[in-house]
Amino acid sequence: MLLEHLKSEIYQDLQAAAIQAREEGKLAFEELPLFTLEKPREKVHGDLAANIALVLARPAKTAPRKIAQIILEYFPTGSNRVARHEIAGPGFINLFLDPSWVYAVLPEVEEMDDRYGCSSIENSEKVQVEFVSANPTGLLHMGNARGAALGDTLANVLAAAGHEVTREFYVNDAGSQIETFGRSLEARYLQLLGQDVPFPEDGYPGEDLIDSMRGLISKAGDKYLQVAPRLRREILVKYALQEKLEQMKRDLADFRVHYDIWFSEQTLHDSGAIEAVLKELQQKGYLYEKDGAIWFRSTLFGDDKDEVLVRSSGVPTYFAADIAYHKNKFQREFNRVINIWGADHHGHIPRMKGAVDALGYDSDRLQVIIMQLVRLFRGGEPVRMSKRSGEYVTLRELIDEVGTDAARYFFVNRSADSHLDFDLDLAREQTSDNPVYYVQYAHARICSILRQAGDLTPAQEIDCSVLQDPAEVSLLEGIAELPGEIKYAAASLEPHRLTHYVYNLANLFHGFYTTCHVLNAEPGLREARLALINACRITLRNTLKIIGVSAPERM
RNA sequence: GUCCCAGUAGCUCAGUUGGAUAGAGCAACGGACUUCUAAUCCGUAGGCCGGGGGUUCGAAUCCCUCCUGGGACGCCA
Repeated sequence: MLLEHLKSEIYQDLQAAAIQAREEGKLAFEELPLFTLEKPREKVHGDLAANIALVLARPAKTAPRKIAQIILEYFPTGSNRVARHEIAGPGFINLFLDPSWVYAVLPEVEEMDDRYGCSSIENSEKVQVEFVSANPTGLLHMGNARGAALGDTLANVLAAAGHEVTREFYVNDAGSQIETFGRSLEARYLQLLGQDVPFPEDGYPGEDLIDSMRGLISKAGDKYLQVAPRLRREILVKYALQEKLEQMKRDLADFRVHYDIWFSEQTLHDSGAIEAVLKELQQKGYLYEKDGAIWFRSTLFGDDKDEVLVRSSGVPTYFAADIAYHKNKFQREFNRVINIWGADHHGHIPRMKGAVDALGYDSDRLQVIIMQLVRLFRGGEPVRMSKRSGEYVTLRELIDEVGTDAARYFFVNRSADSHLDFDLDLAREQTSDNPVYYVQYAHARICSILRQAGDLTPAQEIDCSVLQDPAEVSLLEGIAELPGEIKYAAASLEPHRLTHYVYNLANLFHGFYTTCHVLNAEPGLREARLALINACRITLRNTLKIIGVSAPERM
C-alpha cells in the first residue's frame, strides 16, 4: 500500500515535471504517453526506474538522455522519499528511495492483518466470474479442476483488489445432453434389473451412472419398471442430477471452491427467457430462417460463420440458452462478466461476443479466459484419458491422491494459456522438489519461532530501522510488494503471478532465516526481527489464502 | 484448408501494453548444520529465446514467412 502510494505519487510528479517542461518550452510533445515506473531487475539501478524519457524520445524528437535531464530539472527532489536520482543507460531515470520507507510497512501489515494486500480502489466494479460449469452428467475431470483452481483464485484476487465479486456455476440441466443422460440412466437401470437392453451408442459410459442407478434401486427397488419410459427417464434424471450436483458441490467444497450462485439453465427455458431473447434478436434483424432452422448472423460481428439458434426440430440450441444466460448476467448489472473456458471452446468466443453486442451491451464487458488443456503424467508417462470412454482422472481422485493444497498450487502456478503437464508423482511428493511445501514450510518455521518468542511488541513501538542486514531489507521489500502484486494480477487476470510472488517471498524468508537469528538477537534487534517475521507470516498466509492453499503452523 | 494456443537452460516453466547484462525450480557438480524446523541456505555450470526476414535508438516481446506440437472448425455442449 505504502509502496503503491509512493509509486503513484512519484509517477504523477514525473508526469507533472514533463508537462511543466513543455509549458516552459523545453520539451515539445502532444500527449504524454504512458510510461512504466518499476522496480528494476538490477539493484544498482535503484529502487524504481522510469522509462518516461525513452517513450518521449519520438514524440519530442529529442535524445532520451537529454529529455531525462530536462524532466529532472522540474522533478522535486527531497520529496516523496526520493533520496537521489540518476540518468542511466539509454535514458532511464533511476530513483533511489530514502531507505527508511520500507520500515513503515511493518506497522501497516500488523494493523491490516487479514486485510493486508487488499485494496479499496476508486473504480471498484461489480464482477462476475463464471467457471467450471461442467455438465452434471458426469464427474469433474482435470480440466474442470484447473478451471476451478484458476477461477476461484482469480475471484479471490479480484475481490482483494477491491472489486465486488460473484462466483457462479452455470448448471447445464437442460438440452440434449440431459436427454442423452436420461437414456443412459434408463439403460443402466434396466440392465441392473436384469434386462438385456443395449446401451445407447451416444450414451455416457461412466461407471458413475451405474453407481447412481444402483443407489436408486437400493432405495426404491424396481418400482419404475412399470412406469412409462418417458416419465421414467424424467424421474431417473431428476434423481441422478440432484445426486450429481450434490457430489460436485461436495468435491468442489473439498477443493475449497464455494459458489455464490448455481444458475440453472432449465430456468431460462421455463421462464421464457430464451424465447424472449430470440424475439429481441428477431426484432433487431439479426435472425433469419434457412433449412427450417433459425440462424443468428454472427458473421455481422466478425464470426466466420452464422450459427443455429433454433433447430429445424424447434428445439433451441445450447447457444440460444447461453445468449439468454448472458443477457441475464448483464441485467444483473455486472460491470464485467468473466468466463473461464477450456481451449476447446475458443471458437465460441466471437459468436458469444457478437450476441452480446447484438443485445446492445458492450462486448468488452465480457472477458473470456481460455485455458489450455491438462496432460497428466504418472511415472513419467502420460495418463491416457478419454471422456468418451469414461476413463479419466476425476477431481475427487486428484484430491485424494495429491491433496487440495498441492493441486491448487500446481494449477495456479501456470499461466492459463500454457498447456499444463501435471506431474502427479511430483505433486504428491513431500520434498523440496515440491514448491508448495517450500512455501508452507516458511510459514511453519515462522510460527515455530513465534511460539517460542512469547508476547510480541507492537511494531508501532519498535525502532525498525535496526533492520539493516541485506536479507532483512530484501524481506521487507518483498513484504511491501504484495498489494501491488495483487493489483497487477487482478488487472491482467493472471493469478499465476501470486504463486510466483509467494514462492519468492518464501525464498527471501529462508535466506533471512539462515543469515539472521531472531530469538537470541540482542534486545531491540530481537523485537524488530520478531515484528519482521510476524509481518512475513501475515503476508505468506494472506497470499496462500488467495491461492486457496492452507498455511500450516507446524509441519 | 482456416482460426486459436504454445515453442526460452538437459526437464518443467516465468519473463511479451518494446527497455539496461534473458530468470526460477528440478536435474548435475561443489560447499554450509554446537544455536529459532536442513522440507533450508550459499556457490559453480548450463542459452543462435524454433528458423529466416523486417520495423527502430533498442526485439524473447511488434509485423511477415516458414517449421514443429496441441486444440477448434456440428441443426454437440
